[in-house]
Amino acid sequence: MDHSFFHQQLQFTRSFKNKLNERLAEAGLFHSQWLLIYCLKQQKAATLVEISNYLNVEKPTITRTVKRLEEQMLIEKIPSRDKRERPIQLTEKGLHIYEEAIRIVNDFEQNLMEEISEIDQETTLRTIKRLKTNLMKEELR
Amino acid sequence: MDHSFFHQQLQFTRSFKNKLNERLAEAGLFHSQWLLIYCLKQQKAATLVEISNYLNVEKPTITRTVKRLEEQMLIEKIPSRDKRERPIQLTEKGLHIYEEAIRIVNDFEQNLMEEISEIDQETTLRTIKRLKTNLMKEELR
DNA sequence: TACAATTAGTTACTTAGGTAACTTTATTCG
DNA sequence: CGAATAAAGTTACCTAAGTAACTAATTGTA
Repeated sequence: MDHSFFHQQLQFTRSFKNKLNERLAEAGLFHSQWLLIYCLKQQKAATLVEISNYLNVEKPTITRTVKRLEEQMLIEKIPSRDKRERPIQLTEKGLHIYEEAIRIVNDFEQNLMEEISEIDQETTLRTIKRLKTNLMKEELR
Repeated sequence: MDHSFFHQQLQFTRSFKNKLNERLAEAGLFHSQWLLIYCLKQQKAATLVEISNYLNVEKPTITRTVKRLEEQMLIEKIPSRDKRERPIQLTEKGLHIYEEAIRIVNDFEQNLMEEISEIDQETTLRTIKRLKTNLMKEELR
């Protein structure tokens, strides 16, 4: 059995995050913070659980990231009828940083995709998604 | 621009590591420890720097993992002419755990690959490798 | 040969993610 | 209605990986 497939996969994502972190430093963000900001931009406002589901990351991780973004005044709490949940949204400053970061990320990802054909991109994406569903099955064994 | 490609990629590797960790718990290993044991099995013996290069992981990370594997008596130091370096190798116990773990990992990876064609696997691996080289170029910008 | 530069490894500190156990608030149902 | 259950967040603690700065040993070189 050849393990290089998954090994390459893991190595790539590790490097990807590192390099993107370097770029995002310009906007004062880490990759994980960017993901949360991106998520809020798509959804306008969201609770921690909604974000957790969207990003597929556990709640405590979201709690920590939210705390930091709040300290940087990039997000703010909004009132809620249900006192258990604490919905948040981007502040003006947060929206501004989003605009800065989206340019960095788009540029970064476009450069990475250089000279990789549409077809290969599609095949790869389809394969990854298939691997993900196979992982879910794995859960039940 | 569609960000889902890289997003899917990151989510997959995160889930992959989590699930594999669950499986490897049976052998008393974490994924990172498994990687190091696998590396030592391929190379017989190696220094931290050699392992670091092989796995493409920074030295301090290797130091920590080595320390834990030593505590579990799965690896041992061997003498070296150069007093700076500390080559290590698998112990008998380590070799035994390797045999147990390789079965778990092979089974896990095979199940994941279920119903994914050879051609798609090849295309995906080629694309990932291409993305990695594009990342390296990115370094120099 | 003596001193500068390099190399191997470690330590301290950071972000990122996970699980388990907890509190507080809502909801369900006997 | 009131007790049990469920849901949203948080806290504490774990592994993993990174950078920066350090020590000790070895090489290179003036």
